[in-house]
Amino acid sequence: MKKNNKSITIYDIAEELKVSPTTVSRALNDHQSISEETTRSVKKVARKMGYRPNSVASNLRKSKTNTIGVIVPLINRPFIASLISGIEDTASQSDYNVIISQSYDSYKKEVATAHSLYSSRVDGLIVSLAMETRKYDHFQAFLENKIPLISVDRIAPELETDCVAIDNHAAGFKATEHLIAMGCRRIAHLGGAQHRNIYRGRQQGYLDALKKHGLPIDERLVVHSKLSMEEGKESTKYLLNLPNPPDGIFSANDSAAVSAIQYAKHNGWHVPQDLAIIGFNDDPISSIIEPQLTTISHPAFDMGKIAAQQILRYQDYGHVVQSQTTVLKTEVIVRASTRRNVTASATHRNSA
Amino acid sequence: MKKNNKSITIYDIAEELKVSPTTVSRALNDHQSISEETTRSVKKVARKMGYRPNSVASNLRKSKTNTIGVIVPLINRPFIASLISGIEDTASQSDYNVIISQSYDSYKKEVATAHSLYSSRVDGLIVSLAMETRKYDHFQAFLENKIPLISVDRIAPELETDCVAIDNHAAGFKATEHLIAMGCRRIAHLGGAQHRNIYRGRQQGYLDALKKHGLPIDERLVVHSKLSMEEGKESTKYLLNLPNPPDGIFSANDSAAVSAIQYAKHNGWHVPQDLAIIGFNDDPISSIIEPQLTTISHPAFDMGKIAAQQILRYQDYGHVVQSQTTVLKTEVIVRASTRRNVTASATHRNSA
DNA sequence: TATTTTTACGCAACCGGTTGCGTAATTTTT
DNA sequence: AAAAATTACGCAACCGGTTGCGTAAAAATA
Repeated sequence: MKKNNKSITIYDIAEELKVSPTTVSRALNDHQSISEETTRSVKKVARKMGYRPNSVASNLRKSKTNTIGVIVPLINRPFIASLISGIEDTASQSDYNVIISQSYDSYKKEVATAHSLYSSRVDGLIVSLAMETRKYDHFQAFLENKIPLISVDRIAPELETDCVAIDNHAAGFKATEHLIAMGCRRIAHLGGAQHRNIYRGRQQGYLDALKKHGLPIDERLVVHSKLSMEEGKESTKYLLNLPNPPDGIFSANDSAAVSAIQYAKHNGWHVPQDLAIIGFNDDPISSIIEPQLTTISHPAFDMGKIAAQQILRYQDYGHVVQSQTTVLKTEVIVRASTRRNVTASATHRNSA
Repeated sequence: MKKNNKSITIYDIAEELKVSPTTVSRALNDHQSISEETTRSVKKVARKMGYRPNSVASNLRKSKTNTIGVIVPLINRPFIASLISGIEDTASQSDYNVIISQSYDSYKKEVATAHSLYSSRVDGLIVSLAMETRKYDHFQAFLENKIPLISVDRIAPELETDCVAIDNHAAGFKATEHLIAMGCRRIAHLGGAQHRNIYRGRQQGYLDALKKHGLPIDERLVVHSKLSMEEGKESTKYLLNLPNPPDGIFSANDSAAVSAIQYAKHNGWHVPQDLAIIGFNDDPISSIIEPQLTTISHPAFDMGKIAAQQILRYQDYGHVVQSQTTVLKTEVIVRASTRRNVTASATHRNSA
């Protein structure tokens, strides 16, 4: 009946029923050329024997794994978690599996992971680039072999793939204009590494908003870091100790913004009266901090869905050369950290 | 040179070099029986041709995937993310891959995922059970085929595996004693489903601490929910509107505890003077809420490492029948949400 | 120089499903 | 009743590496 230590195969079922492995395989897959009766009995015996398909074998033969690979910097971020949920939601509806790997924002890890996922022959790859990454050769195998590759959120022009992202420039612009509308005239920016599109875009939006409104650009008010809690605190400390400190801060993420609020409050600044602060991402912490943080919201779940749909589309129709970019909307979520009395003239709706 | 559309295989390399595929395979794996010269030239040609190993084929032949499967309720939780980091950290050191899947706390998803991971022939499985799960047959295939299976944090006695967990009873006991030490005499508990060990243990610890200190047990003060933010708020609303409301709350997680603080503050209660609150997990939000939340810390990263080490150990020596449980220490992290003046007699160190 | 050992490699089976093609048996058509 | 079509299944190759066993050539030993 059941072999010594090895798991049950279709050969075991075939032997039991005195049919060929071919028939068993077809019966289990509801192939039309197998009679209903045979199909029923095969399935019955399979269940009785505790048969579990070996998808390694199946994948090899079919050269198809029904798997989407995902590389993200870190899963422990609300934005990323929502993104993944979106991917899984779409994938599971089409019976695709999702393999999630973290690059931990390390280039080396990203390279290793990309190679590993290629070796696993995933049917598509969705990637949000690591902070460190500046070369993109590790994705070459996917491109050469026409395996659908989609960049999400953290994208790079050097990597010629379909993209799903937000308009970071517009979002940075909106955020800054919001601070201006709230009466800020000396606005600082907590930014990230400028080789990463999301931070470059946000900062450019910030600069362009200042320009548009005729506000001077002061380079001392632009601080770059990894935007961790710790660095957010240090940056804020630096800013508030300037001879001419800012009256508003636009942070490129929520962690640093929350730290800014904490540091400011702790040192006697009133938020938003003395210092208005706006973040980015709409993480849960933004509505826990006091005052609650005004921020920019991402449609993370939708980004995941769209990216996965793109992959699935290519499964059926093959990869198209022309790469397309989907740009999703962001929104200013106004909360207490920027809500303050302003002169009538400074009040105006921020445009789309 | 390179075939039409298909990816390069060892056969292509073999043909190019006029050697056998066997030699190529061995050379690529640094097999001793291949001359250094041949090895070098094989690797050189492999690189030049852009060869990428097909691990699907390799896995099939070797009946080994070098992969650890992980099933968790939801990756978007600080505790889980740390757990996974611990697993990946250990796994990657031994060249193992990690496949992460989410059950979304759904029994159905957990079953599907377990089957899928078994079909993928992972070399081991680490699972933290879904909230809904009450049957464990979906892990039978792993047990029968001696594939190492480790339960982490959310474990079940019905599932006879190695376990890595904390002593939830002791932690709940400590948490409650801490509130008592802070002068609370009417302590409520925000608990979770009692069929899940972590919530049952914490609640039992709570009850036993009350008993030990001669405090009456009032069933109206024990509220069960899924401990989401929303439910935490509802539960707190109910508690604070009781004719005889509590003066302390022990919440089985931080989300609900944070909601409790928010609701209490919003309704004119002073935390911790009127109401002391202690949470569980030491999530980042616990140090952002004001007052900062006293909570119980988990060694999540270590739990992941230990679980992965256990899996790796079995790879070399085979699965042992005797299942062992590793119990890790927890700690009370005292912050402002419980720090209040108490009478001298009530002050005492909480024991280990 | 003859014999033994070592080196370096190839043959062919194998891992466990999948699939194009062929065919005996049964059913339908004329 | 003979011919054509359909049904239900098996054969054998295949996916791409891996591995036990065998062996010719080179090196070491006698």
